[in-house]
Order: sequence, then C-alpha cells, then structure tokens
Amino acid sequence: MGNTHLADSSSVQSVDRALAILEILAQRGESGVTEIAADLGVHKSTASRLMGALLNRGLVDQVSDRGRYRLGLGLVRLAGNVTSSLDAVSGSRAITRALATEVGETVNIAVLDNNRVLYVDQVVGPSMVSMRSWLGQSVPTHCTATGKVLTAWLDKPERIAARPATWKKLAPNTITSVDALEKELEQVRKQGFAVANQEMEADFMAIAAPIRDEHDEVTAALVISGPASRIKAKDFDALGHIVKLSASKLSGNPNYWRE
Amino acid sequence: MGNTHLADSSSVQSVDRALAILEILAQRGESGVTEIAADLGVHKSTASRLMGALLNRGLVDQVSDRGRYRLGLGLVRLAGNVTSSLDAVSGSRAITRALATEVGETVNIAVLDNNRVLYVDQVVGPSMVSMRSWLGQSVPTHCTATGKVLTAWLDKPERIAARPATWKKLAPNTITSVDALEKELEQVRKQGFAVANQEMEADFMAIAAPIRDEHDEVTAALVISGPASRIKAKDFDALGHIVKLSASKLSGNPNYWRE
DNA sequence: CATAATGTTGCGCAATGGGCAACACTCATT
DNA sequence: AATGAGTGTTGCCCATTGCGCAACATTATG
Repeated sequence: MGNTHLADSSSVQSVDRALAILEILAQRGESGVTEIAADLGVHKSTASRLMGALLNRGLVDQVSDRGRYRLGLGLVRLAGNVTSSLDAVSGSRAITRALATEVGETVNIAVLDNNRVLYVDQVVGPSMVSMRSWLGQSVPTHCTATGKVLTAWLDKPERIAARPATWKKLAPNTITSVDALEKELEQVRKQGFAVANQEMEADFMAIAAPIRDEHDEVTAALVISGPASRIKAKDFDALGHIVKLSASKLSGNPNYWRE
Repeated sequence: MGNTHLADSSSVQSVDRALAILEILAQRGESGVTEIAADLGVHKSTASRLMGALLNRGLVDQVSDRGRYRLGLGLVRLAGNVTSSLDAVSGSRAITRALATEVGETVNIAVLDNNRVLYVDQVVGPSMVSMRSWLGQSVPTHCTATGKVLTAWLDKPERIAARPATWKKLAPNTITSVDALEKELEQVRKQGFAVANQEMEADFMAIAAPIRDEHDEVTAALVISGPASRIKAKDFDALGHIVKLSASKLSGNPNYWRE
C-alpha cells in the first residue's frame, strides 16, 4: 500500500494537514485543538477549522460538546467498506473460517505496510479466553510470524527497508539483532512458514504462511494465533503445514490485498 | 456520531471535497478521476490533486499504476485504532465472546448513525456456515433488530428522523409502512428486545437488545444473528432474554459508543 | 496511422485558507 | 465574589495556495 506520507507529489496542502490530524489522533488517542496546532505548526484557528471539516464528515468525534477530539466511527464505516469488498473479491472468508474452526484459534490475514504489518481480516477462534482484536492493528515485522513471512522472500534492499526502527525487546524471545533475524528468515524460507514464540508479547504464539499471487510473489500472510498454553512447540510443525495448506488455497490469484 | 455532512460551519472547502471523495468511493467501489470530478463539480485536475493527497496518506489506493482509485488500507489501520480503543475502554469483548459461545451465533454491537445502523464490533460464532462480516457495515433501521432497538425508545421526532429514506421490500417480511413499524417498536419497548425475522435478507434472523448508559439512554445495540435454520420462532423469547442479560452487563456506564 | 478518453502537471489568477484578534467558556486561585 | 489562565470558536482581511486552463503522456480502439 502507499506510504504513510510521500513527498508531496500532486497534493493539496490543506487536505494533507487535515489527514495528518487523523494520524496524530491515531497516536494520541485524543487531543485538543491547541496541541494539534502545535504538532502541525499552524495557528490554533487553522487547526480548529481543519478539525471542523473532519468532524462534519464523521472522521473525528468530539469527546464532549466542546473540547477534545478523537477518531470517529465514520472511519469504521469506511474501513468496513474496504474489508467487505476484499471478502467479496477474494472469497477468503470461507477459508479463514474453516481454518479457525480446524485449529480452534484466531485467524488473520495481514499485509506489509512499509516496515510494519497491518492486519486486514480476522476470524476469532472459538476459544473462550478473551483475545484482543488484531483487525486494523499495525505491528513491527521482526517479532511477528506475519512480519517474518511478509519479509522472508523480499530482495535484500527491501528486506532491509522492512526492518524495525528500533530493536526493542518486547517479550522473552524478541529477536534483537540483524544476524538473528536473517537466520530466522532463512529458516522461514526453508520451512515455508514462520513461528513467533512469545516474541511480541509474553505468552502469545503465532504461526503464519505466505499467500502468493499468480506470479508467486508474497502478497499477504495468513496467521493463526493464541496463547502459549494452547499452541505448543510439539505442534508447530503440524500447525505450520495446516496454515500453509490454507494459505495455498488463497494463493495463485491477482493481489487482492494491494501493497 | 456526527452527521455525514453538516452545513459547512467552521470547515475548509478543499478538505471537505477530499473527504467527499472517500464517500463517493465507498458507494462506487472504484472510480476514475474524471468521474469523481463530475460528481464534485470541479475540474479533473482538481480532483486529481485531491486524490493525490488521499493517496499519499494511504486513504485511497490506485487499482493500477495509473488509473482508477478505490478506498485504501490506511482506513483499516485508522479504524482498527478506533475499535481497539473501544474494546479497551468498554471491556465489551469478554461479554460478546461469552455470548457468541453461549448461543453459537455471531454477535455484534451497533450504533445509530443518522437514519442508519453502523456495526462497530463483531465476534463470529463457532458455526461452520460462512456468514458475512458486519463490522463497519451500514444498514437501514426499519428492517434490522439493531435498528429497532436503537430507535424504539427515541422521542417521536427523532424516531421519525431515523426512518428509512425508502420503504423498499428487501426480504419476505420487510416492514414497509409507518404504522407497522410503530406497532413493532411498541412491541420492542414492551419486550425489551427486538427480532428481525427475514426482514433485511431472506433466511437471515437477528435478535437484539439495548445497551444503556448511566442515565438509561440507549447508546448501542447488542445483537446475535444467524440463519433461519438455526434461529427458530420457538426460541425467540429465550434468546431475547439471554441477549438482554448480556446487554445489561454492558449497560450503566458512560456512552463509549458516542453518537 | 488518427482519434478518443483518461490521468498528470506547469502556469498564473483570484478564491479561499489561514493568521490576527476578539470572544465565549471553563476551571482554579485568591 | 473577582481575576487570571487556558482552551476552543469565529469574524475579518490579506496573501498564499487551490483550482481551472491547457498542454502533455498514456492507453485503447478503429
């Protein structure tokens, strides 16, 4: 998909500023007009007017009658349009649901978004334990099974560009060096699937396989995830093959997931 | 939530035009610059530049290198931010998951969005039959259990404003008159839950109950849905009470779902 | 080949975006 | 109670930039 903010080829400054507000609110959660104005480097009256335009279209909501702002449900409506058209075109939902039922865990489809992974589809498994929603989440590449699958087959320069900005240790097994990551990606290419074993969050496991287009390019990742108490080392191989099989059913078609 | 497009109080014209493009693409699926320009009443060079700003921020994608445009995955990322912050604040996920497991069907939370219903959360039930995703979908109020619950307790003028633009018969049992709808909403108020029995789609059933804030105002609807082969008339009452119980667990708090 | 249709981009004018300043409102302090 | 600080909104007016014209590039068709 497009970069978060390219050089301003063929753009409109005021529109770009308004869309920058959305990014700021995505990071901040909620914010006041004066704070946003400082972030944008504009006067607060300008920030207020730009915010007004976003408010009028439901892309932001006011936290109270007069005051702080946050991202609005209008975005959910628009994003629902994106994901349902993906479902309609790719026919992926039947396959992901079958996989979720077969392995009993949550299933996602994810794409590469610059040097991050974006989760664009989700089927929650039937397990009773409350798991967070990954849909629409953006995570680093190096500590996720999806990130490994999405980067393992990239050429070297692209693979370098997809590395994380920081090698922060997020969980007990987080990979924190280039050498270790390259060795892991070699293993992914050999196995045809990736495992993230408590690398992004303690107690959180994931196994992912690549979805490929008609030219055999990796376009998305199919992943199952759950707690370490249910996904054990002795099962990685069998589960990896099951995920690969489902991913292959999603493969061979034009790139629906557009990056 | 905010209206789709208010009178332009405190707004910026070019930003509003760019956001109008998002709405057009949501309706159209994909579109060329010239078509969008005609819709907006601007020159195609203007439409191209507005589109460029949306493209730079990932809110639209190009279908090919040079040509048609559609809504982009950047919207999924932003919407994911909205829904995960709703989960975090409301703690609704545990309750909706438990309900999905208990009744074996898909569970959603929905809000009133002008005279439409917007689905803002979803847990898919463990059933094997492939069901569509409701998350982010916008549907009419009169033929959905959620729409009935969200409008039943409104004052008369607001209830009138929430009626559908057209009374098109969408399925075998679609309500197609004001009198029939008012009678149905009276029944909903009496029962405390709503049933949609093949009213929006043939073979599709739903049962919904209201989620209320600390002032007992209805702020969202909790709904279970599935095919008519699994949700039968003899079970409406029992299921209605189960959904009411779960909705009451989500009630009594400030309005997380913001309308 | 020519033509039609589409999307992109340089240029320059004037419409509107944006800063200034005033206002409205809330909250905290004395 | 009054005052001050901080915030968001809005009228006014100037100058920046949005936008239409026109040229160009690309693709598809006959």
